[in-house]
Amino acid sequence: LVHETTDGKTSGLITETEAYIGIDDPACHTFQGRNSERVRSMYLDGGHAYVYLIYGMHWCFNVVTMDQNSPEAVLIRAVRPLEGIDLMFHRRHLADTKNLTDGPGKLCEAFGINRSCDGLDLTMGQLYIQAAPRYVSDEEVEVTGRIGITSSGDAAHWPLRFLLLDRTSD
DNA sequence: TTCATGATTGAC
DNA sequence: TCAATCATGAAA
Repeated sequence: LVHETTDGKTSGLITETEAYIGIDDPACHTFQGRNSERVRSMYLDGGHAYVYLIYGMHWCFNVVTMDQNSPEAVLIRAVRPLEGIDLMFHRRHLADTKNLTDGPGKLCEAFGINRSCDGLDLTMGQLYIQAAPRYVSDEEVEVTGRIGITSSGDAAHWPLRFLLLDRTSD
């Protein structure tokens, strides 16, 4: 994940994601075809950003994945900081290298992602995602239920959270 | 128009 | 364990 702003460039390796699979997913904002102002960008083609405010104070960054008829997205839940770490510290008001980008709200603050990024085309601009630095096998990815889903029945246990297992290398 | 709540975080 | 804080969605 890369974000280039006037303040500088921040980048990081995406290490945790969750899938939200559209109108049949009770935990998805577009469940049953809901189409409010908030989810407008989820109805864009794949490759656009869906950024929304949660709990009145934290931004969450998603990548829209399908097409205008299938409002689905992937939530970026955590990254491993690579470039612009000083800038991340500054934005997060932290001095400690811990907890910099290990949460969906935290990484948005560290990367300067907010409402102005909602609906952006990730394929041609200052906010984009590059290919992984190397191939990642299935054995390196842990799959679990999604975090923080409390009012969507068994959808909380659907295997839609993906974590890159820790490695001391890269 | 009113009201409860959430794809979270950080402080006790 | 609990408050911060506001757009959304459902109820009225």
